[in-house]
Order: sequence, then structure tokens, then C-alpha cells
Amino acid sequence: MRLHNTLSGQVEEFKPIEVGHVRMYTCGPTVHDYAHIGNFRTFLFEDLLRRVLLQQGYRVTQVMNLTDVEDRIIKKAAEHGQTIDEFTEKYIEAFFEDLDTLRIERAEHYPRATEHIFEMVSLIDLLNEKGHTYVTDGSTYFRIASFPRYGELAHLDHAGLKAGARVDVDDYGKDDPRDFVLWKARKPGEQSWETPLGIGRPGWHIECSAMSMKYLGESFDIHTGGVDNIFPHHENEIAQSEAATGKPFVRYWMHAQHLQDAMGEKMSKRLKNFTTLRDLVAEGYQPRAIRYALLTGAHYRSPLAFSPELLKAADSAIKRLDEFAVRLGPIPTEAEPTPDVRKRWDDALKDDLNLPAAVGHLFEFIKAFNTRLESGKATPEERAGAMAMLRHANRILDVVEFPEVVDAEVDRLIAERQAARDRRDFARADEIRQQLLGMGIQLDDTKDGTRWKRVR
RNA sequence: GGCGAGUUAGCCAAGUGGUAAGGCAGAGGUCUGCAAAACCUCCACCGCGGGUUCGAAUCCCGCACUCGCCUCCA
Repeated sequence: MRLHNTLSGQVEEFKPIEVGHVRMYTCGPTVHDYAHIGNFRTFLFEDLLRRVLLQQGYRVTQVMNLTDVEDRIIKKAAEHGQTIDEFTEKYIEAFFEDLDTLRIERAEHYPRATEHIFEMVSLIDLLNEKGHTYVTDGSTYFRIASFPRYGELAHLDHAGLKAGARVDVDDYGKDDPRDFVLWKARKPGEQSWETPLGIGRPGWHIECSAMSMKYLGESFDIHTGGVDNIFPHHENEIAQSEAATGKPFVRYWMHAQHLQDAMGEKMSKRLKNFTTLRDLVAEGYQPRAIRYALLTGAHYRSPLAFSPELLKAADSAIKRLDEFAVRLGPIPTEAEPTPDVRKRWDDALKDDLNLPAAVGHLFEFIKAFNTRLESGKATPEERAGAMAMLRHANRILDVVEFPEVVDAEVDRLIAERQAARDRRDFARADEIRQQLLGMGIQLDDTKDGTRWKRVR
């Protein structure tokens, strides 16, 4: 298995620290609003990574944080006259609903920042002891000058950082503009925690270090997020984690590219050019088409422009997969996937999660196998293998609807209609077809007889 | 200004040295009581200009354009 590592900028052979067990931390949502589909592109990339690792036989321990204390949350909660918990509850709930809608597998842990204040304070304490911090007006800062390797992940050198640095955009004082805040002193009206560091609240970056190390250890395998997290968030995580433990923090950093709007601009809350999952579902798009579009529309490291056309193409492609399943019919699933196709599929995914290529191989196979089915050459064994292959692929894609095994009533009506057709009573035949359609069953007449499938 | 990614058919997209996967859309055909599906066929000289090579979308140089990051945005 090969994965792209932002640290080296290269695709590298993946080897977990513990043989057969992958520990990964996936940066989760800030629950100040509904997540938009750009956010979900990243979460789907992480779902892909998780599923591929599992399919490769790894045990996976995945942690996804819920950032529930942050500037926007504090501001909005105050505007609503609510506590942080009251305000974020709705969006946390919505987030999990959205994960289900997109069939994103659950991680093992979803730690919340507000429930790990103690761990964060402990970590900051450790940084204090080791001389990486300073305090100004009750806020604690990380001194970047104390961590020479700073900039390694984002490939920025200190000089470059200085050139790009702006002066103090927030209200907190720093010795050096590059430094970042670990603990923010309480400001009037803000929810705060009373700790040995003073009354205040944690900075953003420290939560991920504290929570990832709590659940995964001081060194773990994979840490993911959107590319916008590379700098400063992940860079800061490395600095504070490694400064505290003296150990390598993360071995493989993986980042998903952005989803763009139809104009090719980054989708973001700030630009107000975003779409939520809920909007799309309300517009009548199938969730599985959204899943398919975001997952296969482009390799995860390439930008993807989102458009209605993309969704429509996804919808049609899924229908083709459904149709293939219907055509193979309800058959046993114990068979092994068609070997050569399986190999091409697996190899593509093992090559830095190249799902677009894998899907290409799958469709190539489907096209060829349809030809065999058409000519009547496909053996029952081959059909079983093809079905197993489709199921194998669908363990990653999770978009196909497989035909149900039997439905006696449907079979009876189909037989009755066939009898009508045999005596050329097409009026009766069409009547039965309409009747079944009313039951959500669509009939397809083929050379091999009549097939049926459920329609929406 | 610094760093990085990218430019492949109408749209999306894979492809890192041997003369372009796949999906969507489109055209024609086969099949068919009808419908739908399926199948077959057709549809790209890979941003521009040089260079290396027997041979380049793939390597090198230059140019153009797009996008991202450069302090709390997945």
C-alpha cells in the first residue's frame, strides 16, 4: 500500500507502527454550523482511506475530533444566549445525521474539545516545563523560535514565514507574529475554564494534539485533513506535540484537496459559495449520487469542481451499476471476485487511493461482461464471480442497490403478464406492467426473460 | 513576493517514455408488441514554444493561464 505523505511530498510505502493495526486521526468538523459538501469531500476521503485499509486487512483505530470551542462558536452561542454545549448540540447531531446520509463509516472515537480541557492543560504544562512557551496578559503562547524544525510540513522556511506574516490580527499579544496561542485568557462574556494556566479557554491547535495522543499514543500512523489545515494547523500540531514529547508525532500526513464551486473557486463559508448536503437532498438528489460524485469525481489530491452536471453523471453511473447487479440477478455471494479485475481494482486503490482509476477498471469489466451475458457465453461461475466483484467494489463505493432475492407476488404477476403476452394480449400485459410500476417495480423484457427491479 | 498543485475530447477524469482507461452527454445501428435496459460502432494529435530521445501527454527549459496556502477555513 502506497500513500502520499505531505511531509515528503511523495507517495511512500505505508507501514504502520504496529503490524496490522493502523492508528489514524482525522480532523473533524467545527460544529458552529451545518457542514457543507466541501467539508464532506474530506470526510469522504477519510472514509475511503478507512475502508481501503480495512479491506487490506488492517485493524483500524480512527479518531475524529469535534471542535466545539472556537471563536465562531463562542460568538454565535453568545448571540443566541446559549452555552457552548446548548449551541453545538444541534450541529453535532446534524453532523452525525449527515454522515449516515452519505454512508460514511463511524470512527472509533469522536472526542470533543470541551471534554478534554484537562488533557490540553497537561500538555501545555509540559510545554511550559520544557521552555517552549511564554505568557502575555494571561494568554500562553508557543514560541516557534524554540522549535527549529518549524515549517517542515508546509515546506515554509522561517524567512518565508516572516515575509508572509501579518501583524497581530487578533486581540492577543505575541512576541513574534509567527507564534500561536495555546491558551487564551478569558475575555468578558466568554465561556471559560478555571485552570492552573489561568481562567480562559484553549487555543484551536492544542486540542488535536491532546486528543490524538490520548487515544492513539504519542506517535501514530496517519493524520488527515483538508489541505487548508496544512498550515498553520498541522504545522502547529507537530511543533507542540514533538516539543512536548520529544518523539515523532505522525508518520504520514495526508491531505484532501478542496472542493470548488462551478466557477473553480474554493468552496467556503467565508465566500458564501457553499452548498450543504441538506440543500442537495431537498433538491431531490440521491445521497448516494452525492457520495459517488464526491468520491470518484477526481482523485482526492486534485481539486474537484462541483456542479449539477457532476451529480447527474454520478446518478447515471450508479444506475449502470445497479443495472449490472439486476442483470446478474440474485445469486450466491460466496464466490471469489473475478481475479484479474479484483487485482486491478485493489492495485489502483493501493496506489494512493486511486479510486477514479479503480472505477475505470470496474466499468471496463462491466462492459466486457455485459457482452458475454448478451451472447449467452457467461457461465454461472463467471456470473457469481462478477457479482462478487461488484460487491467487493461496493464495499468501498457503497452506492449499489442489489436486487432482492424473491418476491412471490411479483413473480406471479410477471408470469401472468407473460401468459398475456404469449396470447398477444398486450393490453393486459401493459396493465400488469403499470400495476407493478405502481408497486415500485419496473419490468425489463430481455431475450432471457423478464427482469424486474425496484425504482424510486 | 514565497511555497505548492494544476492545464488531457462537449463535461468529469485515469494515465510519469512506446503512438490516449473509464463515466456522463451526443450520433448511428442491433434487439424489441410497446417501453426500458443492454450490446456494437463513431467522437482527443493531451495549454503554448523550444529541447532531450529511435520514440514524450509522460523528462528538461521557457512562456501563458487557473487554483490553493502564507496564523485559527475540510
